[in-house]
Amino acid sequence: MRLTTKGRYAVTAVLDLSFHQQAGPVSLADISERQEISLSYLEQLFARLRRNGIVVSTRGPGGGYTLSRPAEEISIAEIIVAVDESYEAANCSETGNCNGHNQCLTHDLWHELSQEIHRFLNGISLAEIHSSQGVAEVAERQNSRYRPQTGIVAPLKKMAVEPAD
Amino acid sequence: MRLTTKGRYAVTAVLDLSFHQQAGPVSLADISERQEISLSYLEQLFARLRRNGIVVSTRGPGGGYTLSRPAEEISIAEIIVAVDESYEAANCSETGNCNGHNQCLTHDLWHELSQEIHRFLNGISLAEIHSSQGVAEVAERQNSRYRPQTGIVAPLKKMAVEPAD
DNA sequence: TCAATTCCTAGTAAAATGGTCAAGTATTCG
DNA sequence: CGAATACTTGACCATTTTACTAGGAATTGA
Repeated sequence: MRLTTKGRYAVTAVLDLSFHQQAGPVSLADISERQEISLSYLEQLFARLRRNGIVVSTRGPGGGYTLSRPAEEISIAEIIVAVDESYEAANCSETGNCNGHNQCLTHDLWHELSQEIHRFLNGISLAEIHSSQGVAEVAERQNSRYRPQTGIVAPLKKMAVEPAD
Repeated sequence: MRLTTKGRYAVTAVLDLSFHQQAGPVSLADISERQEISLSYLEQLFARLRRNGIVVSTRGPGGGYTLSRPAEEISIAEIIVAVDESYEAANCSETGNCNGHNQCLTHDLWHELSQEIHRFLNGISLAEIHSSQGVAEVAERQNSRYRPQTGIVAPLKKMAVEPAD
């Protein structure tokens, strides 16, 4: 599992979608304007999100995208993985310099780590972020074009992790 | 916090170092050969690792690198951050498209997430990986040039995370 | 039919990644 | 001292990824 800006864009966009879909499908043009992500980039991202069953599309006028499931059932991990595609098996074990002999000290480590992070992000649903205090404030700001208060945000609640001491 | 192959390379290299330093400083040439990472790329990585106080260098014949501290006190997060450098503040809040008005829905989310992952990786020390069953096996294989068993590895112990349900 | 919208393909500039090359500087063994 | 070893620095490069542009096709509501 990689963590890059691409996944971040995707999460932003889907989160925006989850905030606005109650009034029907949300067009990418709207998301593009609100989040300042280029339309065509959104098209790329949403093509993958659609192929991965995270969103469904409605064509024609008034069309757009809708979450395929309730926000409670969509995790951050899912979104990031959908948008990244490839890579998972590409780095080791099959291709590359690690196929069959003494290589790749951290192969297993990385795999475990990757899974752990995946598990972590899988435990956070869109709905949880949606209901997070700070995000809601920002979202409202984006609706009503207010000036921001510089206040910092309440941390997400469900994200507590027991650090190994 | 980003997770890319660069950080992975760095962790691999430092882990290799931790396995071999008891006989004195380890040269990058050795690590390069064992881990099949190009010498010059290692030089880049170790320059940053040194600047960040993770390793110390010894010059002259028989020189090389050594961990600056016991492996118990070096976390995976530290290594990855050292090698990544930049980025932390670069994406939002100061530069970019998010400076002062209604932008960046996931800014706070990402920050929290990032910190959470950081906290997680910070809870895993080199020493823990060192003593992890599977990694030790692979390391031994790399020393003695055995053929690998395809067996999968015991998961790291301290990495348990309470998934938000 | 018309316009809104998704869908698809192709291309592309800029950045990041992963790595090479070359010319150093320090250190220390002999 | 001299040479070998090893780190240091900086320029450079190929490839991939990122983020975006352009253009058009398909679909559908009004």
